[in-house]
Amino acid sequence: MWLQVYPQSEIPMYKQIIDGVKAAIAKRYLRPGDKLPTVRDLATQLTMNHNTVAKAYQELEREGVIELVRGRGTFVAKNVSVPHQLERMEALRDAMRKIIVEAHHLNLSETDLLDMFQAVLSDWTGEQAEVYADADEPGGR
Amino acid sequence: MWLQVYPQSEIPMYKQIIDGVKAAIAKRYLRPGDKLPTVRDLATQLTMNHNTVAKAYQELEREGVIELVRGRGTFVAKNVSVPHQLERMEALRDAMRKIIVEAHHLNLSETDLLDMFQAVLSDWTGEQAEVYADADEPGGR
Amino acid sequence: MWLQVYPQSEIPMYKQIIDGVKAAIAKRYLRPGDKLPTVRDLATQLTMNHNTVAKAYQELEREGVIELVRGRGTFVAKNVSVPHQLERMEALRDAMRKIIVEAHHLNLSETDLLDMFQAVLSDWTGEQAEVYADADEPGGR
Amino acid sequence: MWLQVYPQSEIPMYKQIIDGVKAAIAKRYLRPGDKLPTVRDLATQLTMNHNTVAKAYQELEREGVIELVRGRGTFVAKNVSVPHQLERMEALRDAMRKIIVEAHHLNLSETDLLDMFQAVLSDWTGEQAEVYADADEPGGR
DNA sequence: GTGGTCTAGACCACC
DNA sequence: GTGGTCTAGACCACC
Repeated sequence: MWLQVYPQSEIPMYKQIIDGVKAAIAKRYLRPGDKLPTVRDLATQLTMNHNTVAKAYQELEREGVIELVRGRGTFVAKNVSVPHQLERMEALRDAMRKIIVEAHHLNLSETDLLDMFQAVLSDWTGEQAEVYADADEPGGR
Repeated sequence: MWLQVYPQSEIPMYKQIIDGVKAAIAKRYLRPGDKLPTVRDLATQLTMNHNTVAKAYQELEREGVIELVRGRGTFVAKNVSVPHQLERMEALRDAMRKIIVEAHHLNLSETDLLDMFQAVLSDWTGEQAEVYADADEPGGR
Repeated sequence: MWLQVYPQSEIPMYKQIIDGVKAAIAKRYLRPGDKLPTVRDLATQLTMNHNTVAKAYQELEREGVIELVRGRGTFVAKNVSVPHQLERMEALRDAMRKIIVEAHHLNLSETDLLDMFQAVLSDWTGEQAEVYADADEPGGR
Repeated sequence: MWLQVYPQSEIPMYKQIIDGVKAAIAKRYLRPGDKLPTVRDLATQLTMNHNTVAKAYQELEREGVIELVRGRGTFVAKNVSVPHQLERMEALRDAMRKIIVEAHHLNLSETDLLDMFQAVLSDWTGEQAEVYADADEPGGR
């Protein structure tokens, strides 16, 4: 399953779904135009209520990540116009500042932190490459 | 005031205090051994309930960032050991992964992202240097 | 094609058809007595289920906009009487009130709003005039 | 009660709440900084489930109309920065076009339509003036 | 006391 | 079959 949700986490389940779908798209496991599971199927797979999945899907649609088509299903959005681009860039910087502060408290030097970030990034890119290869190879996925 | 709290933010106020204190320490505005305002003073300054400040201080102590000394007050810890080092490193990596996913959805390339991170980091280091200078100059702060 | 339908819109497709047919009549692209495409033809052109088109046609007939003649086809009504005149006038006023409230939230003054309404109205009348001219010219569709 | 909701309407109740709150603000019955009823109080008053009110309030907050302050309550927003200004202006024009088409089908002339719009607008402004007077007079409201 | 999340289950509009 | 809305009621975090 490409989506893991932990009910006992302090992050609400519907937010975990949002993050998980975004991550799956970023890793190209889901691609523009792909069909997502129906609200009720995903709810069954994750053993949760369908309202929780619906809430996540509605938020994802509001953010322009997916499209809900009445009576047909849910699809990864094709148009990549990004709403609230500027706010989101600023939020990204904010998240980076929090990381920097935490790194300081863990006694990491600037170099340590940059190395760590690059390591996480190339791990991530590596995983993404695998998925990409899987999906492209003959008979893949 | 070195600490700003926004009641209408979606981030709980006690967490804003925690983040703010950590940032102040990381920027060396507060240094090991410095005395923090009392719970009630800080609550008055921030116009909030003292229970909220108390909760933040308790959490900061639990993380080893500050020390509550009965009858004397609250002080920035002289950091000997960092508790939960491994969990916190993993949480740091997790936060980085979230940033990477969000950067992808904003159509940033890997290079863009690395540049951005370095820019935020050197801005931050710049600010820190200023504070450091301020604090060192005679009659500083 | 004089009728555009967006499946991913939040407005149901059958309502988009209703609105589109009404707009085409108001703009005199379709005139009293004109034949409309059959349910199945229109469904094919718009790549949708014929039940959806049928539902739109039934509603349009109920409103007295078109006439279904068994075995002959569907025609734009030669409007003799408008059913539900009073309810529809009241619904019109309601729609106007919603516009007024939204205009307020967009910080538009009364004058701005009236100007905007007049501008939209004369744009619309302008388009209508063009269609009218097209339809009248020799060989004109 | 300044807010009426009709359960049997085809408009979902949570949307009726959204429209009602916006109308109350536009009519200055509710003013920036005013406290709204709590989620649960309003639900009781309207004899509906608190989740329905919560959904409406969350949407209103997302639109920047109100502010939800944790543990304290819900308030009419003070900052009037309007998000999605351009889209909302375009949606307004769209709503106007629908009105124009419907007016045509009701055999209203352009002049009739403009008169009607102005009449609705001045009625509305009249009501607003009354509320305004009520709220300002000594011991008012 | 305040809003937020979630479930189990119902009913509905649309395709 | 698809998503959307709503209820009754539980539990939770925050202030």
